[in-house]
Amino acid sequence: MADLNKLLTPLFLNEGEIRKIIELLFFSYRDFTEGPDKILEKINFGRAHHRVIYFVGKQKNLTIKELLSILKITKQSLSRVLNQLVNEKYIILSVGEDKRTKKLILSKKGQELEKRLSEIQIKKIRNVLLKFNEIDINGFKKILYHMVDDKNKVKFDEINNNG
Amino acid sequence: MADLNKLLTPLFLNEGEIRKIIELLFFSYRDFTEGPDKILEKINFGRAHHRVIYFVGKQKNLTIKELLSILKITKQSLSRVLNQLVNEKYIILSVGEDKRTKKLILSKKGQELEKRLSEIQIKKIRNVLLKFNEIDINGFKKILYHMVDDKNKVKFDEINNNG
DNA sequence: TTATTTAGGTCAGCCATATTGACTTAATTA
DNA sequence: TAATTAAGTCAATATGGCTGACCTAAATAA
Repeated sequence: MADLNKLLTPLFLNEGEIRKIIELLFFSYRDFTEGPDKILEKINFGRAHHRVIYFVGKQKNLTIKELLSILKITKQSLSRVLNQLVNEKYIILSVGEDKRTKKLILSKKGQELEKRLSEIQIKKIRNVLLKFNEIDINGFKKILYHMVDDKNKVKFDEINNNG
Repeated sequence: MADLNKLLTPLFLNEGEIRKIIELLFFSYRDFTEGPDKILEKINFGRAHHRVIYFVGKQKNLTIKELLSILKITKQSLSRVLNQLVNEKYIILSVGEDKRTKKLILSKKGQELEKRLSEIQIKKIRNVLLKFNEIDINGFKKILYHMVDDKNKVKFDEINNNG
């Protein structure tokens, strides 16, 4: 059984090769978040704050509900992080047209922090991609997209106006 | 300045495209860890336990020191997780040739859990890769590898005998 | 041979990020 | 008017990290 499976599996799909990908995902994700994490630590913030700042910066006038649906955490979890960001004036709240909702936008201070954090990751990715041709990059992007669950592909398309 | 930069940046390297990759990394990594996390929760373990089980399973007779150098956490952090795994007989400790060191191996129980957890991730990746050709897959693997910091590339090569 | 370094262990306390459950208020919609 | 929705809050709990201090035993260097 095991041997038959090995015979039928193309080399690039065998367990050993896939385990390498598992490890690369672990190592690369850890290295990917390291830069912003260090900056955040200095101002007593964490990765959760970066996520909030990132998506609020991306989508102006995001509501709490929409933000929760992207982050997929409970509102109690979001609450602490968001309150800190609002109290320290990185994020400004205003009432939406539907007066039950609130709109979130980055202040100037928030935009500056967002830029500082994301720039590290953008540069890191750009430096990597510069070493490769468009064929490789397309393979990377396509496969990464398909690694996302269907429900979250929809969410990704939504926030990138690919819907 | 900004305009000049945009003119000089190929379309696939512009900020918007790179931000999509940032988001895909976030979404895909979250979905990637979700399956094992659910199983681990039932037995009161977490992702940290999976990591330990994974690397102990990968590298027979791993020492504590080597494990720490892969995980890059403090020994105090590892301690709780590892003690639980040893107490509940997923991992067996033995004294190394250098009697200061300890060798870690998975018990049968540990191997079974490791398989159950990793199989989810392996299947997920295999199902994705099956939709793509070798050119795309190579692009994906190469770029993922380059996303890892140099020091950790060495670590990756070490544990995969590419050194 | 003694001194130092290394591998591993442990105690205590702290912080960040997440969870569940219960409950409230105000606004909108059926 | 009743039900639903968006947002907020209080409390308790779990996980996974961290720092600092300190210990033992074994190996290695001076």
